Amino acid sequence: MNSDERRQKIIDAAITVLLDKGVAASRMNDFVEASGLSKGGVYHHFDSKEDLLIGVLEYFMQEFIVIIQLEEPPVSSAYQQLEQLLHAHESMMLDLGRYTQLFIDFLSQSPYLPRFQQMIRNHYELFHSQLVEIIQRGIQRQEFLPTTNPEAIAAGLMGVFDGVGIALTITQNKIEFPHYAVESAMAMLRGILNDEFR
Amino acid sequence: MNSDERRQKIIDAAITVLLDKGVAASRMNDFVEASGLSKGGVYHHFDSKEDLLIGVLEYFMQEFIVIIQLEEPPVSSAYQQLEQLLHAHESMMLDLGRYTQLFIDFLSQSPYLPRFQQMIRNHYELFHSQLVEIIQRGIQRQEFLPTTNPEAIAAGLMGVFDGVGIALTITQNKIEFPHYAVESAMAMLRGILNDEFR
Amino acid sequence: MNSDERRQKIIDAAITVLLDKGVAASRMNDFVEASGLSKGGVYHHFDSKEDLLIGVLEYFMQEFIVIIQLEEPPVSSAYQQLEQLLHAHESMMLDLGRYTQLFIDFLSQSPYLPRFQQMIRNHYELFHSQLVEIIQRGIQRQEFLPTTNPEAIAAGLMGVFDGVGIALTITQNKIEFPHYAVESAMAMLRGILNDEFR
Amino acid sequence: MNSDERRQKIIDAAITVLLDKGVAASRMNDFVEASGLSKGGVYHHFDSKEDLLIGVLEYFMQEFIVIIQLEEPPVSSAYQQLEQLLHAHESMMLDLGRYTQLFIDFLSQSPYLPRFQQMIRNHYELFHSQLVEIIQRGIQRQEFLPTTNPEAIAAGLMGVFDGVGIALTITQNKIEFPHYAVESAMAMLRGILNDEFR
DNA sequence: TATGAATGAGTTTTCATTCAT
DNA sequence: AATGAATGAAAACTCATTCAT
Repeated sequence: MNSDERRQKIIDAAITVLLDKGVAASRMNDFVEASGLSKGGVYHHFDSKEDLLIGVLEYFMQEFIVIIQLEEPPVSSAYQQLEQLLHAHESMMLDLGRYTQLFIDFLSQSPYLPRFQQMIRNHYELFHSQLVEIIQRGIQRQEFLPTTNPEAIAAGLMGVFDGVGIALTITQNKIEFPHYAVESAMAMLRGILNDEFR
Repeated sequence: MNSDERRQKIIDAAITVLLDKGVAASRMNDFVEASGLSKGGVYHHFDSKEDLLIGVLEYFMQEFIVIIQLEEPPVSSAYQQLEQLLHAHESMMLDLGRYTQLFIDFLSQSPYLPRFQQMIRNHYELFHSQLVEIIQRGIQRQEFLPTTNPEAIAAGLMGVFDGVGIALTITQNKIEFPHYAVESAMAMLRGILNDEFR
Repeated sequence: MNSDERRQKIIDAAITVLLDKGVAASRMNDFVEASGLSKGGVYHHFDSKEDLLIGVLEYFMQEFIVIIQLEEPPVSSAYQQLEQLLHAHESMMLDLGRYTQLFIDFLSQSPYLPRFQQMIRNHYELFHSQLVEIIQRGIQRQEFLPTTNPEAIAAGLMGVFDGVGIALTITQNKIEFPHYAVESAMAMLRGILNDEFR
Repeated sequence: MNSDERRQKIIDAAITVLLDKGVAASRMNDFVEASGLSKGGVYHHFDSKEDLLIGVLEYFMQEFIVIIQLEEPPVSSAYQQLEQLLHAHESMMLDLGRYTQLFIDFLSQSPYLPRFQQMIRNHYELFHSQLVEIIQRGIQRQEFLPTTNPEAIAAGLMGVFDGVGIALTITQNKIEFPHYAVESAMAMLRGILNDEFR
């Protein structure tokens, strides 16, 4: 097993620990045990605990980005493009549903870990600006009402998914919630549709 | 100062610490110093750090509940009632905006602290069921489309606020976001309005 | 309730705590709670925790002494006198069996609490010298073998009771043990009897 | 130094502390200092103070068992076998005399520490049943009176040693006491001897 | 590369005692 | 006499990190 593979093994092991105990309660020892390596072994691959967590976060973001970017190039209709994006997001939630808690955890830690902060902010702003762009195109194409505030709707769409992700960690009604996110996001989109498109 | 007053003083002091450092980075010592009491003094009122955090959370929820319940009795229009609720929620976000990170922190800890979990779950479910009820009334009054899924829209409305709250901790565009939450929530409501009410 | 009565109430309450938790694990708070008074109330009657424990110990010793001294004046036969003493001791064990653990506890603490040490030593030596005297009388009266070492047998008789008391706290066969103590102590006495008295 | 050796070194160091200060007054810090390691170093080998104390107790019992089991296989005479056992016990008391207080301490803690309780109980019952067996053999061989209660005498013999051990911690007459234990235990045995064997 | 014993500053918690009321 | 909030030194334990092997 080469160094990169070993690194990934450690990250995988760390994720199982993080899912089980949460970021705040996970100890370096837990990662070490789960990895099957020794303490020194893990430290050989990651200089510190924060480094390992960054590794996990990077792996997540990259997985997430892959999913989002699997989308085909802009279709003509902004509405349809958004609809596709939302469904892609739903699939991801269903696949990675267990990971929502982890996202929240990282988020919660981020104000005190500048490197987290920056990564998450970049990621958020990238996604937000993509959505803004699509919505603006929809307004130009007169699919959406001219009074639409693209920034607000973009924030709202992202919020629905993040917020429902949170709800997912609170209630036990796990199965329905990803679909609720799409359903209410779709309602939001209908709410900005020009009458002729309804 | 009687015991209840002292308890509240300690909670108040703890909140200033938590807002400054976050849950994960706050030490019992910090709470002690902020309270102006001695270590034993704080422990006299709270059996453990977790106990104090529960106290803070309880205080939050109760403050929050008060705000929600200040709402006047159901007006005839479900749409208008929801609109009022959303605006109340926005005000709260503006007032308590500094507390959002703290909410997220608590949320993040909740899966591993059963007492948190239960409190937050109760709170979530109470709010969710109130929203469902109003939406159902709207459907009966034919304000809302008969195809509307009240559970989904309720989850979506809550999600928008929670999700935008999260965004608030990520980006620096703090001022606009609470309004974005209302704006996109209103779009969602318009998306379920019967045509004759638009 | 006058001061002495209150003092005794506190001691009684302390005993129930000590029996439940043991000396080492009993806290001043436990005594306070059990007493029904406040912290200051207890401290008004006892200057310190050690003082209260001394109070308990004094009460015990005095109870114990009373039992021992209930014995009638020396009968002619040393053997019979010892037999009576042993039976009295057995009754006490049956009555105060639950207290054996407490004795051991105090004993265990005694090397580090000079005042305990002295009280227990005095008590032990008093009892030991009484036994030595009786045994010596038995030797003079030729009831006991002239080779008998009174010091050793006195230590042995006391040891049987203390040792069986210990066993009582270890095993669960609680009922038989006090009788075992008498039975084996009687065997010891028979072992020093002159043949003509057997 | 491997892990087992280090563990034993820590136990040895702890014993010197315990002998000096007693169980109740010994602090983890004392064990740490005596061990020459750091706090974390000791905790690496023992999960808690209780764990370390259990380690000490285990070591004791095992040392003790070794001594008992050094005995040669049953000689024909039950009386002589018991006599040998008592003398072995006496030697142990002389060798380990300093440890008696420690035994009492452990005993004193045992009702509140289930793991202690169980170890001590097992040990007691093992020793007791061995004695019962030998005494029963003596009855069958008509060395001992047929009216002898083996359970009682076994409890008595053990009691003498435990009880005299206690006395040892109370008085200062340290040198004589182990011999007193044998002497009075021998008297007890003579007390159950059949006349023809006296 | 890998091991795992060891470090030690930092953290939570305890608890006998005091003292203003 | 009695209250109980408050003290603060001391206790147990944690855990990211280092380093000799």
